[in-house]
Amino acid sequence: MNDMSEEDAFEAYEQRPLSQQAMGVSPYLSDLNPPQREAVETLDGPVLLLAGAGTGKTKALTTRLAHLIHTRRAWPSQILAVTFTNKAAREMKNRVGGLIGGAVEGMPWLGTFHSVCVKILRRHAELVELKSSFTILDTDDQIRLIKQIIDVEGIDPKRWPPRMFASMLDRWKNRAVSPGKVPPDECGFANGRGGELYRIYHERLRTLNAVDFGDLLLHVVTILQTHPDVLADYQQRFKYVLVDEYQDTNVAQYLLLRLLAAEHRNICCVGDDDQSIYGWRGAEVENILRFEKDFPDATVIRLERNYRSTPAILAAASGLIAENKSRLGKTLWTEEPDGDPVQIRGVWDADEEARQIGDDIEAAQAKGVKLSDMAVLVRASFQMRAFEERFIHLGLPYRVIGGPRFFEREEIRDAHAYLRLVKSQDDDLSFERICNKPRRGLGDKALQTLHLTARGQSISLMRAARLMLETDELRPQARKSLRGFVEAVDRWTLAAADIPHTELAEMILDESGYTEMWKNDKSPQAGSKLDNLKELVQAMGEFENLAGYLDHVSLVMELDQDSSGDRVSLMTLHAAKGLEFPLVFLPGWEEGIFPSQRSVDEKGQEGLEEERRLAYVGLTRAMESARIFFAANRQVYGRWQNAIPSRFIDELPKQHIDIVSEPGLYGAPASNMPGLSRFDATRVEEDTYYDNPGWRRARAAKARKSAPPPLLEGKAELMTTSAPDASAYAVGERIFHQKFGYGRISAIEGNKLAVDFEKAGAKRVLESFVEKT
DNA sequence: ACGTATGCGATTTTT
DNA sequence: TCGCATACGT
Repeated sequence: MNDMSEEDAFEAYEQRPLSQQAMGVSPYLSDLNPPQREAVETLDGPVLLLAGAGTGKTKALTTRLAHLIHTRRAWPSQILAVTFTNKAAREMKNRVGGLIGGAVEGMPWLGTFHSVCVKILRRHAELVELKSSFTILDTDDQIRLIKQIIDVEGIDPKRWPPRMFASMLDRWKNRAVSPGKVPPDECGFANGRGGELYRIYHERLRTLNAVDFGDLLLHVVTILQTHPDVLADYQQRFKYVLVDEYQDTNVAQYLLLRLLAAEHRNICCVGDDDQSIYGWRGAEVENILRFEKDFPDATVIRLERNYRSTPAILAAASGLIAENKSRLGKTLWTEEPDGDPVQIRGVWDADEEARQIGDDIEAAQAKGVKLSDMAVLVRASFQMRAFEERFIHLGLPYRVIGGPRFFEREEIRDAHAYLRLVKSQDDDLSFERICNKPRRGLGDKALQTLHLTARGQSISLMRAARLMLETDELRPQARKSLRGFVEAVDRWTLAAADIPHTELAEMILDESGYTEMWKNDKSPQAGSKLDNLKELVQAMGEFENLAGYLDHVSLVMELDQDSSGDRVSLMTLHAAKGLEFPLVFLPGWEEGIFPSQRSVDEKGQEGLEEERRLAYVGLTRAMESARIFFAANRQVYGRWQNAIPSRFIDELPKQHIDIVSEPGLYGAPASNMPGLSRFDATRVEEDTYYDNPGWRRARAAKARKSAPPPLLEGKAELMTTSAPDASAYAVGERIFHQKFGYGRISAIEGNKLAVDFEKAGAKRVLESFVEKT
């Protein structure tokens, strides 16, 4: 880490450019509005800052930090500033740095909840029976560990899935429930063995000298609760505490904050109850209410002036969120001119939705709007496919935000397992993961024997392996390859002391045969896996040493996304929180999709309100224009279903929305039909469909691709599948596909091509998705 | 040890 | 419906 001592930090600060020093006492205060300024200047005592969407929250927050340092209320190292994501922490670091000129490097306690806790836990690990070198397990490791335990305990994994237990663990840890303290009525797992399994799991982690994500918080809370001296030390250290996205905190995080801030009581929590969308992850909006109870003298400041969106968008969003019962209440306002109403558009189905949005994007682009100024925000990732297909078809550059992450890929995790095993040979989970990958003839049987010995003597698998080399319990074949493996690990361990860690990684990947394994693999993904391994070595190069790198990847699961190029963004509503775009598309506003059926089923009114907040988040991402779509038909689990427009559409204030549909699509123009947004495909007479040019067009366009939605049966002549026109391509021809790259056509069937792609292997793709090279 | 059969489930996701 | 994960057979 780039810790700087306090002295260094201040030196850097004093040596900041003269231009900044010359600007007067607090130049940064001048461009704040009154409540923002209050948020910055109310430094003493508890502060609850309710910051609506787009109200300059980050600005207030970073300025507050800068002000604390600038006025010398606190040394940078006396400020605790926590965020939820690495991205937010990074942004805060940069912005504070911009304000005070680099001294922020000396803010050692600005980071995510988890990174701050790792830091504390490494210092006091022994207080919870860990060594300070503990490793951090990610979800995947955690599941594998639980599987093992369930197996050993003789529990049927079909009736009691490991994932289910993992989520129970999660819920307990979010609430700071430690192993001995599980309420009896929550022990239902495996016929009442839930609490017992928690204890076993916890014990297993301790012997592995490992923690899971939840433990990072829970252990620190435990330490602070049971060691008054340690607690006092941190309480005195942190003169000021600042929390971002406070509405997302869970109970454990709340307890942690309350403990740490108890001495100076200078705690500032920033949040927005209307943007609380992570309840399913343990976040408790109630923490906002509890704050006012725990700190009755808290100053409550509201940021309500919005600098992002037009009045029309704000009005629509405000009208919607006003339907929620449980909220503190805020009224966003703006001085911007009115702007276009929020557009609502009904379409035939998801393909038509994608087609229209694609067309809209192209039209906007033609008018000079940058692609990077547009975003499509979906409720769930399965909705993305239609858009990706459409964008590829149109040749529209797009970027998916979120999605599968680099460090979670199989090959990367395998490489990490090798590295971790070399760093700490007793890392059983890593041993197990890669001891037979690539295949070395160490099958289930050999591993079972190792496990038996290891468990019997309470030693690690690696140590057990060494013992087995001296006995004849293993078959000669297995023993030979085990010897080879153990010797290789020893060799790498030795080498680790002499050579740079990147070279070590290359050496391991090479000598273990891991790279070779993927080179010999002819599956489509093998190529990209090899690429990823190269990228991994490159990423390692950015770190001082192996330990630093491994620690980083365990907490920062993402690689900085390539933000180059002008592209449309495609992401879930959750991923969109905190972002803004001039033009925002909101597809799939249908009952069951949004609000999601499952949320409503599982959490009732509360779930519905969270969905509504999600809709609010979506709308408030838009700066100039928001367009909501809903489809009359949607394929759910392969079946066509009629869809009803989302209740959220009804809840939008009529004077700020504009219902647009293809001419004649729904008969009369929207303005003549009060309550039109409630129209529902099932109520429209069939005749309307057949006689309606709009529908016919939509239908003809989609006829090529898939089975017809309901209500169209009996009109087969319009639904001829893949017209047998001669293909524009020939077998053997080289083509290009946006998603799969270059390839050669091996067969043609109607409008589908079988292609051998150079990178992605054999695939069947639609002719319309490829282009000649 | 590797391939096929079969069944199940299917939101949101950070660390 | 489709993709996956586990289970069984060669």
